[in-house]
Amino acid sequence: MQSLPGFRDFVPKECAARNYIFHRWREVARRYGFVEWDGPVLEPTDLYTKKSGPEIVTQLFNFTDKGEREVAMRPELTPTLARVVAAHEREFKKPLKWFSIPQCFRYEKQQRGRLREHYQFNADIIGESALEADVELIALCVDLLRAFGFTAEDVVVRISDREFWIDFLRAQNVPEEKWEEVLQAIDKSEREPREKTAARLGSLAEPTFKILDGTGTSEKLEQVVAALRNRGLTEFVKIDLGIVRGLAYYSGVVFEAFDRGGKLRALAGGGRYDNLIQQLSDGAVSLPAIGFAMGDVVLGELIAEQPAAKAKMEEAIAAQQNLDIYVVIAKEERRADALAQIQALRDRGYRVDFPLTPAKVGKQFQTAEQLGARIAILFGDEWPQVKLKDLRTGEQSLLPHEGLSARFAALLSSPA
RNA sequence: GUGGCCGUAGCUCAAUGGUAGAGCUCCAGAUUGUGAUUCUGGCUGUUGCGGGUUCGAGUCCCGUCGGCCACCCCA
Repeated sequence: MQSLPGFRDFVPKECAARNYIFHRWREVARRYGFVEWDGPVLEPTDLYTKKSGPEIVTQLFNFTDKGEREVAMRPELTPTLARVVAAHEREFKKPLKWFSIPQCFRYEKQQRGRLREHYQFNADIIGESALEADVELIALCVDLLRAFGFTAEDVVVRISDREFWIDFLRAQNVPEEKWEEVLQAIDKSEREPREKTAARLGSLAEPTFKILDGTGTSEKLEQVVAALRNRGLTEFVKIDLGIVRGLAYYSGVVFEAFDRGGKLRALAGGGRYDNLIQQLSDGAVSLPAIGFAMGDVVLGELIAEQPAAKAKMEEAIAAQQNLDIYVVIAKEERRADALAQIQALRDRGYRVDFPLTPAKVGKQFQTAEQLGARIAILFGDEWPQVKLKDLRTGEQSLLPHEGLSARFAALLSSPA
């Protein structure tokens, strides 16, 4: 039996990598004053069709439950967020700064960087229409990437504005029902031959390419960049009007993060969606909002490919997993005494392990080494003394078994 | 969902249509209770699965499942 296509097993190594990513996400989000929330993994299918139309069902992990309800594994968190915010809107002071790390699902053929299941960091600012919110969120996105050890050499956040294009379409007298089609064409323009895009755009091709080829910008985007300059983050961002994003509900600033090498899929993406909460709450609540998401799969791939980021992760994982103490039981008749000491040390919060069954001393030291223990305590003929060995220096000393904790505090607090 | 390429040990990969192998990992040893290196020995395969062609298939053909890539879609 193997796992279902597009689903992952997390053996300890992968689980540690995943948790490292989660830890960094949480750390940086809290640094920015965001609070964590979550919602159900399973939602009524309607929640998604309402926002995206019936075609979305082909992309969903959906089924009929035993109560004849049409349900779907969440493909994203934003509809749930809109529902929750609409329901509890009056309970919170605005603006809301919320983040979450949901596992999301999609029924699609998998490829590299795109599975049927992934974890997706989401951050949203709700109830603030000022551009400062856009800047704060883009800064968060940059700082999340920095937290993994990436520099402006490794990643870039490309920032655009849908409002710019809407103004453009109005100026060109394009009927509103064609806007979405044009935006889609612009979104695809980078990935397909120019002739194909030109065919999609028709008479709009010339003015559109002029904007995309030139240093297209807007006053709003310049303000965003200026504000990021105050934070010292401009080298990570670039105004790029070719970014439109596929979703129809984006209403203002949109942005996407990529690896500079351009080998991977987008690391993160988001934008302003000022009308979505109103739409999803059937008009009950209207709040401006901006949010973005960063997935764990592509991010993990980039970390693995970037030596500095990889080293940083491995160091963090080692610090998290290493043992403080490995107890070597050299004489089985000391096992009971060793277990008493092990329990006492664990009660004090030390990470302690020992051989569950009799084993040769050499093997026990090897295990201690492999588990990353700082200190070995040997229980054997020296009793009632025990032998202490610092596994980094090889230094050994003999101590009475009583009252060892003070000694450990000193040993373990010394720099690695 | 469509098309192309691929599928051999836990991992990375060999094997002209003719007896399925190597390295790494893992496990066990190398005279009494100390981590590395080294040395010795050992384990694991219905060659993804099912059919077919052939005296004979890991190898050729068909199907299926899985993976990768490009579309589609992108939350």
